[in-house]
Amino acid sequence: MAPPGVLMVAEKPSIASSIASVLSRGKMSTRKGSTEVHEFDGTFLGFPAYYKVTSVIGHVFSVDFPEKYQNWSATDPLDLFQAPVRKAESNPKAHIRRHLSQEARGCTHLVLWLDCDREGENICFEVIECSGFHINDGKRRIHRARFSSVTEKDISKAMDSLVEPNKDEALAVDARQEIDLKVGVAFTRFQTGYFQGKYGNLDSRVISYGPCQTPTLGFCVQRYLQITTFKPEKYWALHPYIVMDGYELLLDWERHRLFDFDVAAMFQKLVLQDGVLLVTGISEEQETKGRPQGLNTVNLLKVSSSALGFGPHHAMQLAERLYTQGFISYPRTESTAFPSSFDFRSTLGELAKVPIWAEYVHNLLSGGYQKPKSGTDVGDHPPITPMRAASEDLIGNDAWRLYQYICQHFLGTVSPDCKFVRTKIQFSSGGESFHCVGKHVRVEGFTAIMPWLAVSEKNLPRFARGEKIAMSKVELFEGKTAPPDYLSESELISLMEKHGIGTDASIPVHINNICERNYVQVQSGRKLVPTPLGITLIRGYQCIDPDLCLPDIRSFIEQQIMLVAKGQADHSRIVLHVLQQFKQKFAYFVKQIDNMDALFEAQFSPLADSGRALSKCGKCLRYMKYIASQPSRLYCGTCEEVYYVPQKGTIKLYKELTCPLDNFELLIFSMAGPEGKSFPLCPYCYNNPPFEGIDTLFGTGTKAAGAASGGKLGKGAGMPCFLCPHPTCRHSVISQGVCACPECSGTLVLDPVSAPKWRLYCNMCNCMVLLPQGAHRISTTSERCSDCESKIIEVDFNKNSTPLEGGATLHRGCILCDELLHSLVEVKHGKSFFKRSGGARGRGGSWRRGGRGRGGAGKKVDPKMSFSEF
DNA sequence: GCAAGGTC
Repeated sequence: MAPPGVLMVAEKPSIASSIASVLSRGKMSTRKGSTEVHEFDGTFLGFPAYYKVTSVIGHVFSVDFPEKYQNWSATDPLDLFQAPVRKAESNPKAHIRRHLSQEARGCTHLVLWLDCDREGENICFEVIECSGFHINDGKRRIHRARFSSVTEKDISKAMDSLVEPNKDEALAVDARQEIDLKVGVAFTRFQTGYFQGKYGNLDSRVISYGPCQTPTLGFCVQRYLQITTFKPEKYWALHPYIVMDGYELLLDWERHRLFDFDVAAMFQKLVLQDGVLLVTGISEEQETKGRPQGLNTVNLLKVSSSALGFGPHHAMQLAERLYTQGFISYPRTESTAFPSSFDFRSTLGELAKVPIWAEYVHNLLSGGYQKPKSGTDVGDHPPITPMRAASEDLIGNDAWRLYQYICQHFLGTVSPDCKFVRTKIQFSSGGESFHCVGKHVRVEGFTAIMPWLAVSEKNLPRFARGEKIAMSKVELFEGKTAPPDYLSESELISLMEKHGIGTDASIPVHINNICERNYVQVQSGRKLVPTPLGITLIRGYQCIDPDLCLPDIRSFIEQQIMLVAKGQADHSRIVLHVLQQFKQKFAYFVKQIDNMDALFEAQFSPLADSGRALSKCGKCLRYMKYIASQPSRLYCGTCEEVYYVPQKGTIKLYKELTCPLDNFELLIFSMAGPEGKSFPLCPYCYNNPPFEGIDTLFGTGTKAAGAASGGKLGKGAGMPCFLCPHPTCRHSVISQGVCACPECSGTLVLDPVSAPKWRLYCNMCNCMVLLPQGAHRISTTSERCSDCESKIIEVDFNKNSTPLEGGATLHRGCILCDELLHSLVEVKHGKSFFKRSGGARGRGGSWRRGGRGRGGAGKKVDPKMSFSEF
């Protein structure tokens, strides 16, 4: 009988690989799957066993509303609070569920090696669900490995003390997911709909709200308000100078500064009358500036922003790459303490291979390096450390600068503390006290490798207690208090960490979000300056319900779900309770929205005053206004209707033609770039597709949208004319479609404004076909090819370049079956547009004529005609 | 078109 199978699952592929190599002592075989599977023989619970170690890639599932709640206009956001929620695979293409279910087959033990935090505990249960194991199943057992680092010692220890997964912690995460979803989506949909329907220049496609992102924005706006409401005040300070050993020394006043001129002037007079300074005290103290603790993510992000000029998002991308290339350890960690088993010597040995630190490392190794300071160990991952020697050539400039910092920080942690002597001399004159401070470094310590943290040397002349020194002058310095600067990104990260907003992995995402939503802008020195939109939003929350933008909103949720995690409260009761409170807040917010709107009115222009006239409304026959700022749309002031148009391109009136269905004037939309295709659309049909069964709408995130645009086109359930099956309109796909796309199930449509570089493009994918260039006119006809059913096109060649005999210019034919036309067309497709036909234009072996095509050939009304046997 | 949390 085969030994029992033991399936082990980690949170990410790298951990699975480490665990497998430890347990198999490097003797495993690895095969590819959705994620890698490492297999080996061993013993489990004292019996021979066959091991399979694999991983998920973070959460397997994410939570969302069912389909019927997805329509923004048909759902009242208030209903979302009671709506059911569904879990669906976060990344369906990765097929993690299938992978786990397949690998679990035949296994009698499941060992969960997910990260030892709340999220990891939640993923445990996702894995259990996918694998078909059940808690309390006597035959197929579930085990949880608790480990604090991926080292041989910790892995073996975890194997010897397997426990059960903690359902309460997992339920706490379920609770958070549901609360975040419902609160975030309800507020976001409501305020987006409300303000976007009223103002034309908000410049954000979506006006989002979230229990992390909004307090994050709140911090930036709070600082902005401190600056704008700041009232500078004059102050005065005494600045006595002495000249010693040939240079001038300024002394500090014990009172620092005073805000009353008369009083300050009086003190100046007293000191002037005295005229000399008496040395009243000399103190010398040995001071220590401690070496840093291990580097965690948040500190790396702060340094990246303030010293390297990298935004958190960019810094994490760089770190991620350094990690996957094996140059640094796992970059997402909260811990600053090293595990006791950490091998400092081998890390130092690796760093000795980097020429710029070779000498420093050798000195450390020979002189005895220090044990790092204790720090905090959250039990997730060790601090971020270098793993392998790198060079600038190997990893590129930005990554190198980050890597350098990580190395310097690591060397700092194992270097001696910096020691210096601080000398303070105290003086008195006219009853007032003054002092000056000198610093002398005795041991450079870690500051040698982190020179920006060095203590600056300040030498003082020698003084003797009781000595009287003449003043060279006593200034009455006049200053003005100054407002603080805008919040720096690094300060924001500190505030977020302090208030528990986001996690090491999500802090960069929240900062990125408030930038992308146009709530703040990053200015030079990585200062965060809120935009009018960001300021107005926060001021709005402040006047309706300040809780909505305070950091406490996150801690409230956190504290509630903690009760679930600790088993002190029931999951569904907590969710119900928290959502009830937020629902009340939401209802109040909706009721009071006028107060926020008053602020918007003062800052933004109404839709009716925005934009330029473009296209006549088919209902009232008056011109609508085109609002170019995102999301671009048309607004009919008479009907008070908004019509969204495709985003990120240019839009123009299309020859004053109108849609036969609704009388709206047609527009022509051109996508950006030299190869960007152009197509007509009716504003009404684009927003309200008139035909049922149009399942591949454009600009909705569906197949046609993604592929055809090569990117997101934004809002509006789009049906441009190239998807319209109207049987007689000359712009529909029935009239303009030529033949089936060779690449997908779409149709190649004539681009009506592509002259003189005439072309067809696919209405579903990126495929494009170049037609005879330089022709005066190319149009479709109502005839079809008798061989392949493609639409016959008519070409009016240029007189000077016509390929026709006798200088004739007019030619009709099928682009596939007509020899002349066929030789003049060329397929380009995808973003790379590589040529499919061999070499020169024409006669590519891949285009064959005749025969029956696939996809809809023969169906007379189906516009997808054959591109036979392509 | 929406949140926040994993990870790629």
